[in-house]
Amino acid sequence: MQSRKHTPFLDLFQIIGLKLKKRADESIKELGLNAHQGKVIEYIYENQSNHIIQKDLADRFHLRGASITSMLQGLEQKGYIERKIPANNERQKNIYVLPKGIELIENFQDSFQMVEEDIVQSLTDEEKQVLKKLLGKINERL
Amino acid sequence: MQSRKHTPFLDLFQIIGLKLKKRADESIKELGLNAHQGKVIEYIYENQSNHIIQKDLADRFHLRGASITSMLQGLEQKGYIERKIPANNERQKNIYVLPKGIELIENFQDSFQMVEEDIVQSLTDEEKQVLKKLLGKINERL
DNA sequence: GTATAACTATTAGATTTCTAACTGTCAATA
DNA sequence: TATTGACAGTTAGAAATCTAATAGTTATAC
Repeated sequence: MQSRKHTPFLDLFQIIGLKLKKRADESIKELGLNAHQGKVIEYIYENQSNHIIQKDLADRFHLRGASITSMLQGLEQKGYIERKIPANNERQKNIYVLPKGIELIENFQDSFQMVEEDIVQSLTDEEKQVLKKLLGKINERL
Repeated sequence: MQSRKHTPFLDLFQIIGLKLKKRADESIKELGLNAHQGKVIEYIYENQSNHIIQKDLADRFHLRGASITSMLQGLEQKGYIERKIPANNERQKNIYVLPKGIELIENFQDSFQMVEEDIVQSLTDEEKQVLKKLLGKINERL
């Protein structure tokens, strides 16, 4: 079976992804949410002026609509966000971060920053530039 | 809030990881398992001569022992693997791939190969070398 | 040699995500 | 304008992972 074990990129992305998820989850665990929820609420905050809807989040984070529903119900119950049906389309729900959520974001951004630095700690500035370019290219085409 | 949105590497790895998971899952869905299970059974096959135990898998794939127990119970029930308590240590269980599992591996390796090629389709050979080196370095230190 | 600690795996129950089926709303077309 | 299809979100139930507690085995220390 000569073809075995020829997916080094798939394997590396899988393992690095798992390590990062573990580390990022750990870093904001004390706030009562996981890294994914943190990234979603951060994204909502940055884009709420564009009146994003749940489907936008599903597309951006590669989750199913049902998963977004479930996650946002949780964040809403905890008082971090609110969902409002816009006047012009009753199918949709626009999502906004509440003050309690903004406070939360400020609390975990430093944690994410530390994970970010862990990732590239062993790279030179030039290597960082190259890597960012290559990852960007891969992400675009994938 | 000038510090916002300064985790490009964390974000890129998260998004690329989600895209790859989705694509790899899709590619072997018809075989009745997900990409993660596929990678685990592949790893068992490559390392069974070293008499690996469940804890080795937990370490390699960054999963909890309980998750490995659950996954292997499923693979065992489907007849893909077997678990044997070694004579010298009754706490442990060595894991081996059964013929039905080997057949399975051969079936999904081509699928994984196609995902692998999707990842680097837009890169030159030189860029692939550079990327592999950088990812390897990150993975080592993380 | 016995008591204690460390190790390996399992179970129970919670959380998160998924698929499939569904409701309600809007758009297209005939 | 009435019907049909597309769209956005929700629900119910399944699957995978997690944490915490537990059982049994082996290693360590006194």
